[in-house]
Amino acid sequence: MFDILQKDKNSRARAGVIHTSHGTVETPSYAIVGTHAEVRAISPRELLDAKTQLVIANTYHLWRTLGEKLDLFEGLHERMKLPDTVIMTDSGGFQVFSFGFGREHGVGKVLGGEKKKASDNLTRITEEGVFFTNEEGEHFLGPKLSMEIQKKLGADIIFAFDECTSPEHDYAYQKEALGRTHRWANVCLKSHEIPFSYSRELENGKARDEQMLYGIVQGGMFEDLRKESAKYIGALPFDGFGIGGSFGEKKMGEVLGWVIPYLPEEKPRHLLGIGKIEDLFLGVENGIDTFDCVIPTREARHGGAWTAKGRIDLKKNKFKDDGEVIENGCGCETCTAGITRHQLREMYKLKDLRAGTSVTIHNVYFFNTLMGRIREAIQNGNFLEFKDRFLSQMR
RNA sequence: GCGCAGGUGGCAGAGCGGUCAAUUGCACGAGACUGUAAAUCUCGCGCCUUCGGGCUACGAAGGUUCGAAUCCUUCCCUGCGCA
Repeated sequence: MFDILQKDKNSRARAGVIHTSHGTVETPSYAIVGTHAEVRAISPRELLDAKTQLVIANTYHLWRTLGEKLDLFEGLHERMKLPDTVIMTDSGGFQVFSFGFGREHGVGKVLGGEKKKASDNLTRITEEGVFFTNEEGEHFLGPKLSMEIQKKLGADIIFAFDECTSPEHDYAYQKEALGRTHRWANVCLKSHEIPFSYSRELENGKARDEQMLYGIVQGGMFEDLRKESAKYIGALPFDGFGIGGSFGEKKMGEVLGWVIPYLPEEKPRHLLGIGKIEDLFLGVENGIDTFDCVIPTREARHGGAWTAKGRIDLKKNKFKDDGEVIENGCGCETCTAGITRHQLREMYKLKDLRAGTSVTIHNVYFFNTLMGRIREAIQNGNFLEFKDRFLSQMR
């Protein structure tokens, strides 16, 4: 269930609350990524101390890892030791891209970065779903199975299985893939209505926990396809909506502008896989309620720490004698403990995993706190001023 | 003192007549990272360059050869063994 508390007068931004069986999320909010049912490098305690309200795990990876054990899975809240935290699962639709055309085209979902070397496409996409190839052979994941797995995983918010496309796909392909994603959306909805058959819960005689199902809008960077998709998906009885697929670095705002007006105002909207600071402001301004992105956690392990002035790379020589904490005045455990930049640099150099832990704690806190300030600004009616002020202080 | 094994770019360690400014790893430096095959990956790493190339280099000095890090001689140094 989603309540909107405040709408911004000068933009599409809104502040709200998502209620689930395992707690609430204040929106706008940032989902911290815990692909394999754990947020890398930090403990559940540290995750919560860093003000996390929302976490996202991954259907494809858990399915591959758990295998047979999926039927005995205790549920994500128990597994992740987060009984009162809202958890999402991505459907596996992103892996269609990351194992498929993402490799073949050597690109990420946001066009504009560095291109990698092209490699083998490990997917084969059919009308019913997708064949993924790995060392063990070929395995099939489609909308129906994704829904079944997500029910067993037991997240509060689950996503329809979609085909995430590459930013390099042309119009014809995007259109073709969009048709599939739309047909799969219906399969997902239908599957979601079927009574939950998770044996453990039936034995206990408990009603299954509510799962909100989000549909996903695709369409690449093409205006008519994006609008068509938003119209189509937006009209289906989903509990919320994800906006997925490929973006141009400079086109994200434009794409959101095409899509959002067709999505029901009263339902929550999630921007899939997006999470740089500028993108968060852009998303919120255009009416996005939740985000998820690996940036805070992945970059922390690679040396990147976020501050109000932007990202700093703690591995760099210039921090060799820097006795400051990552960010002065920051309330995260790492900064309040007084761990300095040069100490962190030293830890990275020594491959001491505590560097990644310390900086993950900081980054997660940073992004969660930023979302808190955005919510506050919306509530106070000065979101756009806050946005301008915040972005102008970044280098 | 004798015998043996060695001395290669910041380090370790390949190469053993031309395709060697020299494999590789580490260290170092720069850059990536947006629904996590990522605690990962890419690039650079003698000096100079108009990016074609030029110069100085494999302990030192001589020599053989069209050509030497690679072969020979002497010297210096290191490790191990024997005295």
